[in-house]
Amino acid sequence: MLDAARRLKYRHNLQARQLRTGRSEVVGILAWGLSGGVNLARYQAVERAIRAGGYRALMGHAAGDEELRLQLAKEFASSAVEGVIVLNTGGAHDAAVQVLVERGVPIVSMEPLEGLSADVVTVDRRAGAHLVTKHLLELGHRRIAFLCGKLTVPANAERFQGYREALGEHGCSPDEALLVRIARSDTWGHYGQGYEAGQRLLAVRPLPTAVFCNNDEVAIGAMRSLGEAGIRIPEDVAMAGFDDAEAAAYAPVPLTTLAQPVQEQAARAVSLLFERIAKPDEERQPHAIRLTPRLVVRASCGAAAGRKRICEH
Amino acid sequence: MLDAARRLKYRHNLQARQLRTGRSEVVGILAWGLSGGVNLARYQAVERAIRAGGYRALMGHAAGDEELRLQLAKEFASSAVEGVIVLNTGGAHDAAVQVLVERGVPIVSMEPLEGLSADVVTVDRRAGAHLVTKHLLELGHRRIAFLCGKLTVPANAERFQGYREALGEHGCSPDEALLVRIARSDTWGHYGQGYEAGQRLLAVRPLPTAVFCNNDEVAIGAMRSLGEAGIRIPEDVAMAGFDDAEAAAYAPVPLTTLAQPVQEQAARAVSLLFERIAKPDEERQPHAIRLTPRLVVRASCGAAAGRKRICEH
DNA sequence: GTGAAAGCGCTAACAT
DNA sequence: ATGTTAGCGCTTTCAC
Repeated sequence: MLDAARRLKYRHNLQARQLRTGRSEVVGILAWGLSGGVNLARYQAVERAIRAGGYRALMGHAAGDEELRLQLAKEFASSAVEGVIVLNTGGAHDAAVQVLVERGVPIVSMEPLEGLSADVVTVDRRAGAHLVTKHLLELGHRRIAFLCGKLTVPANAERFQGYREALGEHGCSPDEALLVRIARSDTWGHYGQGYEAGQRLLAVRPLPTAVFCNNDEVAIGAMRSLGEAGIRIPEDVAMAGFDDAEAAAYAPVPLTTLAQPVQEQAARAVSLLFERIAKPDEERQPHAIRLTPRLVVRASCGAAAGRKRICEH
Repeated sequence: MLDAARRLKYRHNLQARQLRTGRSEVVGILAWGLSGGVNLARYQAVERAIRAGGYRALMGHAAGDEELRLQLAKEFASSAVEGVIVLNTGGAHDAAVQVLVERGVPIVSMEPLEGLSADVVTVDRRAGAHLVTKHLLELGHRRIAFLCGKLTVPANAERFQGYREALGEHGCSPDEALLVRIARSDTWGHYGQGYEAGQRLLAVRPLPTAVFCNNDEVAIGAMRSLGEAGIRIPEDVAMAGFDDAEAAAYAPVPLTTLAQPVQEQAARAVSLLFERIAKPDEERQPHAIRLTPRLVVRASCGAAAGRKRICEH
């Protein structure tokens, strides 16, 4: 019987099964973008966790396109997926996520969400930014610039908050001139944005003695601007990034940064989602898990133990 | 009527439509991995082209797992997609692609395929490797090392071929000691592999005067090994990469490399696939389009026009 | 023009 | 244990 089936090269049809059962065994991943090493790492970790749970992963990659993202969310909601992991956000007012919430699709977000009630498993950017700013302050820096991304993105706003708080605790008044906004650009990636922001930073007088960057790629881009101006790192200016992308250890000067617990974040987000999928009706308070990033000290702030070793393990 | 539908918040069900019509309006993307800037760029370009053609993109990301890749191919074949773009391969003997071909799923590959008859739109790695090796030879280098990936991957084998041919044309006999294999690793990405291979390269005596690397990330990783050994680039050793990833311009020394025509490749691959989908029965000779990469000269080989400018446009 | 009916491939419930 | 049947939501066809 089974044998006959095989001989007739029978293949089961996923959509028919899905139509009949109403279950797709698919989890959607809603991504705003994958540029920057950490986003890719997060995506891969999430995908793996989804597969490990016996589900299939369906990538919804908006690539920075708001309209497309909304479209993808609607497709997800059209019974195509049983739940969604929100990997990334492009801003606080996230219409796509709202659609999912409204239609009762179970979701877990890996970014802070504003004004929406949903499970959230985030990396505490505020704590991370605080950690690294404090590190710089303790090394004696007082004029610490921040190359920051759009503050309407919750993750960026959090970083700014941590930066400002740490400064405040050390009695530093925030200097608006030291806040350099990263220009949004469709033609460059993060490196190019960092390079451009770094050039604007060079116009600030007096020059800051340290620069904290929104992420590692931005930091590496900015390193080049400073390098071209003859500024040495870390002797003249200390630099720090965020994410601990693989590139950070291979930057022109190995970059002090904040490692994100990507694996743990993905595992917890996905298992939380599976819980929600299993008990969709249960009206419980949304979970809000915050994971703390870890400071990784390398040579770029002049505080590295040994300059030669690049990887700590 | 339409109004009533909207008020009853009617949502169409994709799988039901698909079951009925037999058409999914989905194109699958079969990826072996996305690490390395160029793979991500290619993925995004393909995705965009698919959307532009009115189809949806379904990502099948094997993340280096052969079994998973086969599984994904089978899912694609189960009427889930109307065609597949093969973005990436892990080796010459590609069981997953074979499954798709056997079941008559239209495919276009962006990597060379061995022993399978299918449309192919590739970047000519042989020509690229030839170009950059010739460039190094013309700068006077004779001992040119090659940090190469697994030669069972067709793209790598092509690079090796171009490298060897260029050497031969300049009367250089290939030196086995100058061929350093990049170790496969699950724990490192490309940077780490380049770093490790670079360390092994340092044991070669006499040291080569130039190093051509399988890709930009490997080159940047190797730069660090050489840097830690006190070797200056390009004064002591010239370095070249492949891909022109965004990181290449922001390497410790801006990297000479080969830019791949990613956009054009994606556009042509996808439009070829749409042709196949439109006329599935037509028995025509498979197309084989080869696009030539462009040499991008930066400071890492000591031949850059101006060291300050990093982007040529 | 508008409306009814059949059936895509599957599974779950039911009858044997 | 095995076989039969109804129907998931849609589109296509055919009848009105």
